[in-house]
Amino acid sequence: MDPATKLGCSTTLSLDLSVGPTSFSIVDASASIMEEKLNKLTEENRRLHEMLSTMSANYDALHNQLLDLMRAPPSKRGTASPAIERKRESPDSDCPVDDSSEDSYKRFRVDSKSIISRISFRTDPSETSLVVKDGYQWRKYGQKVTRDNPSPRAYFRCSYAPSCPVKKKVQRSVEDRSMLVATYEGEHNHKPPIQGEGLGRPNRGSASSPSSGSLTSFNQKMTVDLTEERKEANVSRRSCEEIASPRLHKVVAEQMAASLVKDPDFRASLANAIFGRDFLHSPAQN
DNA sequence: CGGGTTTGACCAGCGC
DNA sequence: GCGCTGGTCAAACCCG
Ligand SMILES: [Zn+2]
Repeated sequence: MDPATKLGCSTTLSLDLSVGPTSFSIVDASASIMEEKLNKLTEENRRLHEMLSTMSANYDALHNQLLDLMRAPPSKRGTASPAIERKRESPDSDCPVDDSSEDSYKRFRVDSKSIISRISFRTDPSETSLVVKDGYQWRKYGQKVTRDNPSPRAYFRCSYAPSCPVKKKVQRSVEDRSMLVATYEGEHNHKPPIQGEGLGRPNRGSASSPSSGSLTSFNQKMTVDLTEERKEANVSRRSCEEIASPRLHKVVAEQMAASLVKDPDFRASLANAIFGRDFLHSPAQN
């Protein structure tokens, strides 16, 4: 694939050179700009590579955790499996074998309480326990210490009024202090307030701005990806791995989105890359 | 002064 | 009924 890339690059260069003879200075400036862009893109590529490495490590850790959880017998959930908690479950369904297979599922609470997704971030042990900037604005409303985990658990709620009932709990991992486990409940019904909108010119008069639209669609797609998860605890262990793959994909996507949103340089580069050339060419025409 | 964080109090399940 | 524990409330406090 390297030759192909080189070929494409050289083709582009030759194309630019062909335009050269008409006005040399413009080509020179264009080449300089292009080189600068190339440098920026290279830097960005390196950063993305680093992010990918981090995400890969995170994925590996999650996968290990998942395998461990699947191996652990569901009956004992003492200190062996501190990370998982099935959240509230129907209180009587813990021992269905006890009284035959009676139809005592009357109090089967509607399992569509909310979508619960648990993702884990890798952050520094210093700037954690603060508002985790994942693209949304959160308001902390509580903090408790749990018994199994010495580190406290923070309770957050979406800053948007009761219109958005999304909540999340953030707690460090038991042993790895650099891991934050965030449990999201619900789904946002509004656009993420991308704070620090330092983009040079979001849009002027146009119906849709390129950068904003792109980011929005990306986030929405990411949100839609985690539809409703009502997988009960009775899931077979064999199929557990199967359903794990798409979910972990979602995890990776969310982490990538969070990382990208957190990085202001990336937004600047993205904006520059998306309509930077357009900006450069528009005034020339006018 | 408005909004967010802190932090102790309060409450609801749940096991014994 | 009682104590434990997770989840929430809200008053106090902090900060721009
Ligand atoms: Zn929200």
